[in-house]
Amino acid sequence: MGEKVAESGLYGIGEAAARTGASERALRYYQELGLLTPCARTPGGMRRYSEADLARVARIRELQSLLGLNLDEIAVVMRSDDRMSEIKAAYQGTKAGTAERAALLEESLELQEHLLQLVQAKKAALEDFLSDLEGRIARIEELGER
Amino acid sequence: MGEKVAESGLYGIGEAAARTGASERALRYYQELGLLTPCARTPGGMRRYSEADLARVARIRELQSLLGLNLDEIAVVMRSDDRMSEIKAAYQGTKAGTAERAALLEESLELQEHLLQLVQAKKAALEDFLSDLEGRIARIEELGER
DNA sequence: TTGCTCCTCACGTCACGTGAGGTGGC
DNA sequence: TTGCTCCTCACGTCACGTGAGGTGGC
Repeated sequence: MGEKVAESGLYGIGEAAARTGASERALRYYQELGLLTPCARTPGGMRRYSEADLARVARIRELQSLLGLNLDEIAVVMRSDDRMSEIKAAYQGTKAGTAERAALLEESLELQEHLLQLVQAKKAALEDFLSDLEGRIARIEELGER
Repeated sequence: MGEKVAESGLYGIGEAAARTGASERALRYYQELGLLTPCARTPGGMRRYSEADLARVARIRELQSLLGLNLDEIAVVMRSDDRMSEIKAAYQGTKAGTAERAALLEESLELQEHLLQLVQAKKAALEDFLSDLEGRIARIEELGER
């Protein structure tokens, strides 16, 4: 029940939407922007999403809702993530371009550290909001007791 | 320098925008929706914002960026906040409607506790994201060292 | 054949951004 | 009078929401 995986291990857009919390429209829009291309289509033209595609959607949504990035900024982060995967995959392959590789690593590191600054700022702001909120609740409870 | 307060203690829309980080357009839009009415206008029709108005803007922006509420939802929270201020102000006044007052307090308490759930969920998600991010950074640094 | 899911336009919406053209007060 | 800030339309934009009308596979 609620499992439409078939034996291919791939999901239709409806299941992909349900599993990620994104709407079908959102998934099509991400594709339109080149953020997320489903790994396959059926002969009839239907999109098929892999487990890796779903993880990509989850990443997009996190960057959106937790950090407040727009889709252009998210595209930059995703491209950097993809570069890192390439580098890791090519690591035991050809050793060509070690200087380029170092530059890409440096670039990626700076981006991730920029994200780190953002997350920490958000976290601090959230903690301030939280203690303020707890104070509000305490004061309401006081007013209720007398 | 950068201080356009005049002796009235009120701010023009430009200063209000600069101090809150909102755009002038956003301030006018909040007013259009009834979320924030500047406390006064000059005879010439220019908006004047008080310190309390600025605090209101800050509250709107926090509910937006930290909790991801939309402006309709924010209006509900603000109206609840306003009710609380009324109750506090009227507390040493007439004792009329103690039952109503209790109902309002209960309603407000539920809303704030709902916000609390939201904040705590956000905080947990942010902490997960943070540790994931730290892991990514560590792995990039490893790749760089060898 | 009947449902159900999926497809592609295409217009609507929310929260503003961005000029266009004009007024106001030091 | 000259700048600068502010005013009100009003159209544009981003990230989708929401039908309209049609196809596809169990």
